[in-house]
Amino acid sequence: MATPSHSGNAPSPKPRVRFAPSPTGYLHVGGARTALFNWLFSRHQGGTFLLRVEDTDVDRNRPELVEGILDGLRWLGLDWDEGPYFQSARLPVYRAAAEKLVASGAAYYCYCPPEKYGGDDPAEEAEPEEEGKEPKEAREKKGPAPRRVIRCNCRDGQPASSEQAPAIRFRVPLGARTEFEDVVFGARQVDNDEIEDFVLLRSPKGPDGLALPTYQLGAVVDDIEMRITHVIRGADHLSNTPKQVLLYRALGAPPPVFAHVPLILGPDRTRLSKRHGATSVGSYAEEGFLPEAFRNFSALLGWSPGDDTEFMRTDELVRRFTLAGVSRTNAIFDRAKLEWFNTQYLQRLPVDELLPYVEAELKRSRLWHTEWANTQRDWFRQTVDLLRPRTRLLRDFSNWARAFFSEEFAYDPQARAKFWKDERLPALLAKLADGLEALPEWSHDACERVLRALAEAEGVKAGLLINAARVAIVGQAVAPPLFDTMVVLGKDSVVRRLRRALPALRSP
RNA sequence: GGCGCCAUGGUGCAACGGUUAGCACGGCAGUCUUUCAAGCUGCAAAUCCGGGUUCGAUUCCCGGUGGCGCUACCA
Repeated sequence: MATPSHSGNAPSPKPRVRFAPSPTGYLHVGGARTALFNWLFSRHQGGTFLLRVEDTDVDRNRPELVEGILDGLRWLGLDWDEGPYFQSARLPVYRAAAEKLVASGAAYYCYCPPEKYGGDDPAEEAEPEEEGKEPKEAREKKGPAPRRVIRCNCRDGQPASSEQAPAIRFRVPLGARTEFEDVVFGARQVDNDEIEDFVLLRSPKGPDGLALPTYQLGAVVDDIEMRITHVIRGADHLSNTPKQVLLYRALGAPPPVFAHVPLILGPDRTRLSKRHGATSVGSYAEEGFLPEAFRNFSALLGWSPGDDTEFMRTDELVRRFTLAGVSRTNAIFDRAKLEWFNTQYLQRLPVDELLPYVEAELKRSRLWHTEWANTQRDWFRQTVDLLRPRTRLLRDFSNWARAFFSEEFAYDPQARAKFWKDERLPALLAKLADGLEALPEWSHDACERVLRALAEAEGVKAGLLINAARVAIVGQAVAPPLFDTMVVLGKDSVVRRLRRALPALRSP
């Protein structure tokens, strides 16, 4: 018999990772980026990506938000292989685990009222000497009052005032250290004495006496049961990881690989929140960002492929993503760069990939005509292709480019002010309309010949006519080249629009 | 307050003991032009501070400072 091979030789199983949001808000960009990393990792490794809804906080939980979070993930194209599992449906599992830990001595019942645990800090008790000595802001930044005691008497089997429903706390093994390896942050170790006896199971509330697990218990029990191999999550959980490692041990399960990813901050370097404006991925979808552009952009927040490549379509992201490329530094969310990515995708994507998004945008703004999807598909493609070099967001197709999809549009006041100044214009544009109407064939060059001939005959610069005509035809100063625009709009529409503009042209 | 993490232009990332410290966004200027973008060219802009280690530190160590995180019967 050969000696057992070293475990290093064993083929590593396909990784299983998860994204575990709480339905206490929308899917924000930080959560989305965490989900993206999990997804990229699982796809790169050919593993499994599962979803778990951590909805154990009955007070903050809002079930109606779950669908919005899932929508956000779908919009981003982050498809999951299992779930979503709901922790609220698994409450007995956590209670059983907690009681098992009590039975084994790894946990104990705690009868302390929640607010008393930890005790008060005498230093903080005293009123601040000299009002205003310390700037208010500095005071607020200190956060919650410091805790002095991290052990209570219940730990040693203090007589239970048994009328009170107890919580279950973890009995942190004193006098030892807990170590673990984080793929991103390296080897970590902490003195157990610094870890409080954290709550596993909250004391039952209400007549039904439901005992809810805390995050620590729920996450660990589920990660064990769901055979999670890699926990990829925000670095805000780094400090809590030792507790979970302790839990894994007590539960007799090997800890997974941990990979904590840096946080995403707002422009003011504080954690992203509502204050920073748009922070939900849904708001970016509504604003007209392309999911793939958003994906590309957020993948680069706290990760890099190791070289200077930035524009990476999803397949390339999947191919190049490794945890080794994850950085340890918090990143600031830079909207300007996100917009740049969006313009890149708007311009570089094969047109046909873009059409469904433009269609959705036009439907949203009620400008869509179904013929464009079938009999006039070529026209639609050509128009989108003409427009897209000047678009930054999908919204642009129904905003400034509205006149390409509707006869109802307004003349932009600034465009009028800039290009309709010359008082010869009404007469000139009337002649232009006549000339164009007389054209036997409608083409870019034919239109251009008519306009330039007219300009020469009238002794004006072609630019005068071009710019004025553009405003008359599409209502905007910013638009694609005029003769391409004319071709796409068609002769009837162009002539009609030129003539329709004449009254407005005469009045100031 | 305690414990911890992090630190390259304004922003996102490269350089993982030896480079004129690189790329991109943003900014500025020029160019192109039919408006506006895009594109192209160029410019300004960074190794937080102080000590070590080393022939040599952006890089390794220590201290400081700053930012962030955790310190809940939230997740």
